Amino acid sequence: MPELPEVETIRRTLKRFVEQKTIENVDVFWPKIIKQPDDVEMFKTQLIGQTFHDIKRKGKFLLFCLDDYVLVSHLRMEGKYNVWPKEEPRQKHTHVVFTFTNGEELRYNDVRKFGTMHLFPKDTEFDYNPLNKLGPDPFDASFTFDYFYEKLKKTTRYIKPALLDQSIVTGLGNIYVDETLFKSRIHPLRRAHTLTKAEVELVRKNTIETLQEAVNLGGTTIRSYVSTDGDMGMFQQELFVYGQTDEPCKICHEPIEKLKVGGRGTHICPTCQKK
DNA sequence: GGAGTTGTTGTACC
DNA sequence: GGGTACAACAACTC
Repeated sequence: MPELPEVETIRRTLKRFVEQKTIENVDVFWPKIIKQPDDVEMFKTQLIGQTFHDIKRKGKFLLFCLDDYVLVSHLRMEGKYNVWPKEEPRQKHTHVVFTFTNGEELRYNDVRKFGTMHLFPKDTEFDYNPLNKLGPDPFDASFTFDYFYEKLKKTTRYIKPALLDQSIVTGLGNIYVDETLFKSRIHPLRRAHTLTKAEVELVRKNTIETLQEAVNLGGTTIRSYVSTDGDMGMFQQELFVYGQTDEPCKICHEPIEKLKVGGRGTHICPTCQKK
């Protein structure tokens, strides 16, 4: 379940494998993954002959930078990339294959097929869905206290769904929202606009800090999720609340509770996070 | 067979 | 009409 730290880990790993590689052919076995352009044949035509120059990231999106196009990729639940020699048998859930002129292939695998790809002419990618409505990346300088406070001040929603809203800040998913709120000792059912300035700054600081620690550890490995080169992320050892239901809180030893907030499973320590 | 998973879309409501 | 809440949806595993 890649959130920002997992996507960043994938970006760093994958970059080395694709840079300066030229696409000779593209195979799409599950066309629904390709959202832009409408026509999958057009998608292939535009990509063939293009060379990878960089991989960037915004929130949970990977941006593959080519000569004339940018491929915007969201992994959703279980999307994975890997690079193999083309002789290597493809996996059962390989849905998109970019064959390089050097005989290797970049493969997109996705058991649930929830992932999406959008191809845009270079420098137009931020003008369209899905990137045009995104808020700042938490590591971006524009994720300031003033910005964040204003955004939270004018929403009456609970703080948890507000943090999951990618138009406020982009990159947080269920794991890191629960961890950030725990770290900030704020209950997920607090209304966003009731947070004090000090609390907003605390949440902002802890958002950045939690994500940075997770990036440093290569992300979180849960269930079968393994990053591009097979390395396991290690952040799961640092989790205080996510997936820790009934386990003693690492701070106060009270059992961690699970509740539902905005339709999402939510983990809290009832003692550390008072309403 | 229902819950869970992400983010988008549609609908209802105030 | 904007903000909010909720359900449905994509597809699959457990």
